[in-house]
Amino acid sequence: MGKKTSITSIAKHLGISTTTISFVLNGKAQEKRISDQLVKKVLDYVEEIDYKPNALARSLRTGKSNTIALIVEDISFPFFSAIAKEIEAKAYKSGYKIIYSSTENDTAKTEELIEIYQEKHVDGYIIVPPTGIQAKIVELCASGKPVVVLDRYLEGVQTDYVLVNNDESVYSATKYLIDQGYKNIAFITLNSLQSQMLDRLSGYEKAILDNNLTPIIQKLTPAGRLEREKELLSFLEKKCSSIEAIVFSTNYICVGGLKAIKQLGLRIPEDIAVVSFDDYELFEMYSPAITSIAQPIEAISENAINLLLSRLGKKASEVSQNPQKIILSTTFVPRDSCTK
Amino acid sequence: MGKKTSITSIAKHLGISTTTISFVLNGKAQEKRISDQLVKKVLDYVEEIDYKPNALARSLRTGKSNTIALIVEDISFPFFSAIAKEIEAKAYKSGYKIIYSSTENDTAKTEELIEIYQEKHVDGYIIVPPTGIQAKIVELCASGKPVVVLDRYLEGVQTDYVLVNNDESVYSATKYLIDQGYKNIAFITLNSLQSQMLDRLSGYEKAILDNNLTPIIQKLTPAGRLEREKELLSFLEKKCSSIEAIVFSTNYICVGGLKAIKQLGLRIPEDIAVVSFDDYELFEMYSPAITSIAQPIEAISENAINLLLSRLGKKASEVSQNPQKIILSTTFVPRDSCTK
DNA sequence: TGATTTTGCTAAAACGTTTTATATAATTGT
DNA sequence: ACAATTATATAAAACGTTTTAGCAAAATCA
Repeated sequence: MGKKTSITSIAKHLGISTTTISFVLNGKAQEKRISDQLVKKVLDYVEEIDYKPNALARSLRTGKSNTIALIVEDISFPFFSAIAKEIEAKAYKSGYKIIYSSTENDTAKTEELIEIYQEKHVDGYIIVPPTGIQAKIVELCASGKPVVVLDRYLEGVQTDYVLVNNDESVYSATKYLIDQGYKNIAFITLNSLQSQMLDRLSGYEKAILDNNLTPIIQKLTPAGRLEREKELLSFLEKKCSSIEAIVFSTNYICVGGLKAIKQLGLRIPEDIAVVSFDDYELFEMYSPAITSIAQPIEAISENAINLLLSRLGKKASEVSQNPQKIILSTTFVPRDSCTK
Repeated sequence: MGKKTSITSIAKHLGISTTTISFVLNGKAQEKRISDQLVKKVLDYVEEIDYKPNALARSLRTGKSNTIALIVEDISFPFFSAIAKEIEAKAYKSGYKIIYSSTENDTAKTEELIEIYQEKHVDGYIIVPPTGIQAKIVELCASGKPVVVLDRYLEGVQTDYVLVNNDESVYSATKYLIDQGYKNIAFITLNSLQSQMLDRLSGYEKAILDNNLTPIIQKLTPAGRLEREKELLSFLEKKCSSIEAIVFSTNYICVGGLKAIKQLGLRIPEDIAVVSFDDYELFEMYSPAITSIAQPIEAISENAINLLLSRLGKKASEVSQNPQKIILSTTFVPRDSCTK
């Protein structure tokens, strides 16, 4: 009751050295030739007093914290929370804990977060980066800790990536609409420089131009849901008569679009067809069900954590060697929202 | 480049003691009467080499890790990820980081998680407990770290709670259906001993009995979404002719129910009315929109983290004093799924 | 038997901080 | 001018591990 249990107090009580205890507890008894009886003595006592080593002290000494930082845009977005769950589960099995935060695409906040994680000597990073964070990430990579970037590509940052083929996905979804006979197809996205958004846009543009159609592009203000929904409503109000179909660059914009469409009394797909990037349970259940481009959440998570874990096993010098760029395929999920 | 920067290397370089540097860096220069020029010298150099203190060493010495453990049922559930976001944001402002995990209602896994967090010397806990974890939580509380329990009540565990008035909420929602003229009202829940589920059930039962109606209760297998949906379908198939309305004990069961209702070709609310506990974006957008009992996510999160932060400021002896039981009210959100 | 190797264990340094107790110099009071 | 106080800075212990280097006893070898 008096003194806290520690390897030192155990050593004192058993009349042996801390070294021995440490060896036993770390499974090095064999290797270090600790006699079986002493091993038993230690293990029995440790069991008896229910001793738990102090992970902080261990981390300080070893330089490993067994913690991975997960930095996403917003943990409350289904896409990210689903990834968070998968990653946590896999990390847990390898003895790693996850410490997370939401950037809300705020670069300054993200930089600060990274600094805090560095101070905590986190072993590795899985990051969904906001724009403008390149320099900080380069610096982070240089620190020797493995970094896996998710969802977005950062020009000039040499590290592991797990991405999806955004442009191709949107190209073929747009092509699908064209093949269905739609001609006036709009693309609604965020006014953002994030690579995944640009790629989706460019996929749309290519498909439109390849088929001699006219692009109709609307870029919404990124911050503020209410503001976005207002913009959406006024855009649709003005353009709905001339637009036959819409491709939304992400699911939450699509949700706003659906609200606007309902409010304006438009019918899907008769008045307007709809496709969304990033699937969502809502889309499956909606009437009519909304066609979408589903991201392989499990594969993304699995690749990210596997990549990180494999780097974690390596020497610091090999951590940044041969960076991988894994590009996964999406799944087009045709539903009722765009059948002529 | 050679040696890592540490307070010691700085001390050596500046020809002063580590004590001084520590005082300066911790804002104790005034209190400890470090001369202004020396303070400047330290700060300038620290800035120059961009020194970051080692949080592990600090935590080891101080016993504070500035980390809070968030243990929820499943971080990918919208309810929990929304809470996670709020909690993280507030904790961040107070200098705390969040380390999370999903229990999946697995008691053994949860016990193990708690042990790992104890080893990491986490400063406090916010827990959504699975059943059977009482003893472990009592033990955890006894360790002197503050513990806030969320969403569920644990008999015999003296600690802070943040809950909602489950029984009253379901009572009045059921009463609402009765007032609308519905008589054969079913309650579909999980076969679970979790307090929030039991309370919701008892709210339903009270309302039914108070109005001289006959309870119709269906308990589904907790684990396995597919299995649950199959059970739901077969239940509805058998009973749909005799049931006029259903109250679902939680949103994901309701989603399963909606699928089954659709599959059976039943109309809402004409053939069957629906109310769900726990609101969901899908419910607002569904056709018809689904009436629900919305939990005050922000208030839950805020109360939980505030409670924890206030305890964190206190001495270990006061941590468990005067435990709070905060019971928040839900909001009934009437929509089109139950208007006769 | 004496030299060598193997076995079994440990002393002590190191990880990078914070904090207590204390030393010295400068200032003030009388 | 001497004591008492205040200002400034530091030495050293402590937090609880891991790990390197090494010691003594026992076993093996020649």
